[in-house]
Amino acid sequence: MAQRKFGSAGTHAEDVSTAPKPRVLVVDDEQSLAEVLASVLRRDGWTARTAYTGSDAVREAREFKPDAVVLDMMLPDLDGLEVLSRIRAWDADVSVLFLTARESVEDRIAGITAGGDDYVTKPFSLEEVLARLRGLLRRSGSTREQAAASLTVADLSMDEDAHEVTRAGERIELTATEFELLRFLMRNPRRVLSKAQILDRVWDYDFGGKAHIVELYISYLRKKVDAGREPLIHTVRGVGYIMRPPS
Amino acid sequence: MAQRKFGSAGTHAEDVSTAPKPRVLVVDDEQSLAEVLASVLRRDGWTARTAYTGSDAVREAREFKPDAVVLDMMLPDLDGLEVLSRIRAWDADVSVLFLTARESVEDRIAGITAGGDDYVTKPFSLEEVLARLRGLLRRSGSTREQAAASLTVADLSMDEDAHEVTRAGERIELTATEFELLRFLMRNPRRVLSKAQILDRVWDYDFGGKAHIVELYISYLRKKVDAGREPLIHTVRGVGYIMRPPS
DNA sequence: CCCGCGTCTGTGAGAATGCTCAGAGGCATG
DNA sequence: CATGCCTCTGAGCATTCTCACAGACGCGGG
Repeated sequence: MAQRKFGSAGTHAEDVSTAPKPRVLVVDDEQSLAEVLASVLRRDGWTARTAYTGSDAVREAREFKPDAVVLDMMLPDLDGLEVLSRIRAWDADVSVLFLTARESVEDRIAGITAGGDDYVTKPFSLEEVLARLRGLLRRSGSTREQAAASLTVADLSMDEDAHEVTRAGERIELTATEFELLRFLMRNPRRVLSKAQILDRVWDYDFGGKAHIVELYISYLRKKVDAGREPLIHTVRGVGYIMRPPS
Repeated sequence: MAQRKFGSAGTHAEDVSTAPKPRVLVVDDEQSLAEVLASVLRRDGWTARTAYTGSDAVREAREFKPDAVVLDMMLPDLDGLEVLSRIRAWDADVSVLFLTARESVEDRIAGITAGGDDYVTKPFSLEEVLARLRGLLRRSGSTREQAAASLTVADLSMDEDAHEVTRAGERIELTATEFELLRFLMRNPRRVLSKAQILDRVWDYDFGGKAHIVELYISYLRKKVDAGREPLIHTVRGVGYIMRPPS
């Protein structure tokens, strides 16, 4: 089998061999959330550290020298923007992904994305954070690997930057949720993903619903992606779903 | 019975010599269950300890420094999640396998497996717990030694991640129970397994049925795995079954 | 060579699991 | 403010799986 960009069996680091693992600092006062994020990021190929307060974050950033920072706007001691400016005083090149409450003033955020940074609103899905962070690094880093944001399984391919999916050259229109689900499947080909795993990654972390929703969206995806073609999405009864090219 | 090494026949702990045995802490208020689990885990190559309460678990974890924790969600004193967060505060990298009642799955599991942790619902089969735990360790452990999840006996091979079985390159479709039975056989090749042993490992621990069910599933497996080929599954009359490559 | 016990397998009922439809509510857009 | 798309819930249906029963088969001992 040809080597794939986004490695088989869950290895996501684009260029493990050539470049060192990118470093990310996760800052959130809700410790469990920070740890979960860090843990997921490590599994995605990052070197991750956590901080629970603004001042810790500044200190940690100075020592750890991260390539990117995931930064909660609402911190007990310092404001997120304040933390950012202090970090930037030392390292102007660091990329930042803000975490904000949905109701929070989005006008303050407005100027941020212009600077190249990005944000997601709480509650978010982990896939969302991963995707945004990868996007940030891809854009800002000296990595000019612009073409890297492309996933392929058989004749199905996804351009993450353009948010575009094609099968056999033909364009497929997907809703936001469908797109995220498909991305998660495509990033973990040839590997069974349980409904719980999918739910945890693709849906917001405080989603209260049941795993039934996964079946529903798998059904939507099949209608659009596998319609009348060789199926790529397979059910493993009692276990989960798997994306696998035809053998 | 002859003295056996830990990873007795088939336990693919190839690196027993190089790496130290992984450490696991088993936490369940049902003492007999905790001890059975620990005992089975030890035979599978782990160093295992037990705790029967949440506070004991936290204390034990701090001292024992396990690589993984098997953690009942329902404990007399502390909640499973509470125990986890206290352990994580001390060691953020520990892997956790939750044990939960089937009814409580839907509402509380969301967010749990997100960090890479996993869960099984009670009642479970011991093989299920072993497999999940090995999976956790494989993933979280030394970066990504992903290729390890493959079992082979003669021309029969099983990819545990993809939940896929092939014989001579040809795919074989198995149900969940058939798959677990075959995995148990393949992990213990060249070794007779009694029906009682198989029942204890592959079926849920509170399964009330008779050993006859094992014969039935061996029969299913033979039809799919050995059909018209050199048989790998052999009956040892009056003793049990054995998986053995043709000599 | 025959008998008895252990093993194998066909049949079918009930349960579990997964798929899809229809519709309500929400959010964004014009 | 109205419209339309998206998300999610609930229910019904179809399929598949699990397991019990019971009779057939065959091995090994006498």
